Amino acid sequence: MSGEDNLLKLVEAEEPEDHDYLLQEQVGFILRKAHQRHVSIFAAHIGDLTPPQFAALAKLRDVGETSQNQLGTLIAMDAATVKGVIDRLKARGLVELSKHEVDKRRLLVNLTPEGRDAIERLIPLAREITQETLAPLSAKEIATFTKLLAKLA
Amino acid sequence: MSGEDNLLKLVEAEEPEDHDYLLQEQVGFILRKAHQRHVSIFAAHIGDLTPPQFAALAKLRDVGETSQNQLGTLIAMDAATVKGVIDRLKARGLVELSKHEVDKRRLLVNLTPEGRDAIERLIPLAREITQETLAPLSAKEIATFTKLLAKLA
DNA sequence: TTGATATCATTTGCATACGAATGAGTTTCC
DNA sequence: GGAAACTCATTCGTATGCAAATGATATCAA
Repeated sequence: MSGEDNLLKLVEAEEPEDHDYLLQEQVGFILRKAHQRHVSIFAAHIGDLTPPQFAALAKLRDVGETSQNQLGTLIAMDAATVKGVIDRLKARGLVELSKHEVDKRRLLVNLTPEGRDAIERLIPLAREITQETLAPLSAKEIATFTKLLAKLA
Repeated sequence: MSGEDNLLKLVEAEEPEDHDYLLQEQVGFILRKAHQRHVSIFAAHIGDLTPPQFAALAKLRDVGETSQNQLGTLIAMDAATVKGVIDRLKARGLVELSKHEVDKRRLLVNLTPEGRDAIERLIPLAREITQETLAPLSAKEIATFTKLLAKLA
């Protein structure tokens, strides 16, 4: 069979290196690429806000006023990262900060009216982003994929 | 039916906000968390190299000497990003740079002997990283997930 | 009550990640 | 042959992302 012959030729070709470790097949590498693709789709739909900034606004809409740290926990950002995100949202007038009356360590974050308007306006676009990200999959595949991805996250 | 009554109560409860957009359910958000988890697992196994740095070394092992840009394409990094990664690998003596004789625009990158030793030594650890990342899934689920993830990436 | 411990926030330092602009070299094509 | 278009690399600016160190405040427990 010439097919097998060709296979042998390929395997034995050139250098004696065994490339049985293939970067393109490792979850971490594919995960990074899938994430990149999603961020790119996000940017195409929502140009003036990053995914983390959007996440902060969306979560504040869900839970209302919270401490900066607590918000970070809810959107999976460490303290240093969430600070930068909130600083930039505050500079744009989308969130406002205040000190917790009782626990003086806490910095409370809340949506401004502009922030609330923004997130309500953006949510329909976010639905499109999710759809476009999942567009390569069928409805059944989407259900399966989402379930398995959630297990990994 | 008390089930329906409870449902109505939930829907009508408190504030008139409809939170039918749930951040935690959006692919982008879960993708970001899954990626974070993988990076964390990677760091626990390979502390002195980042996933992008590892990817660069692993790909150089596969393809041998290439231009910096071409390498970037192979590991999904834009020109600006790959430059930083290669700079740091060069500073540590894991790769070496040279000018392309014919096309003077190109900067050729290759593994040094130290770089080759390093990547050969790290590949077994990388296999463990892949395994641990996928540990929450069964063998069948891993096959399904990997296939679907690849479609998205 | 006070001393150890824990939590919240900030800062610094380093490493991706990417858009945009720039400069140098190469290819295309008329 | 030469101008236009393209490619490779670098630089700048901005935005995550995280470890580690620090300071302020709170909580717990002896």
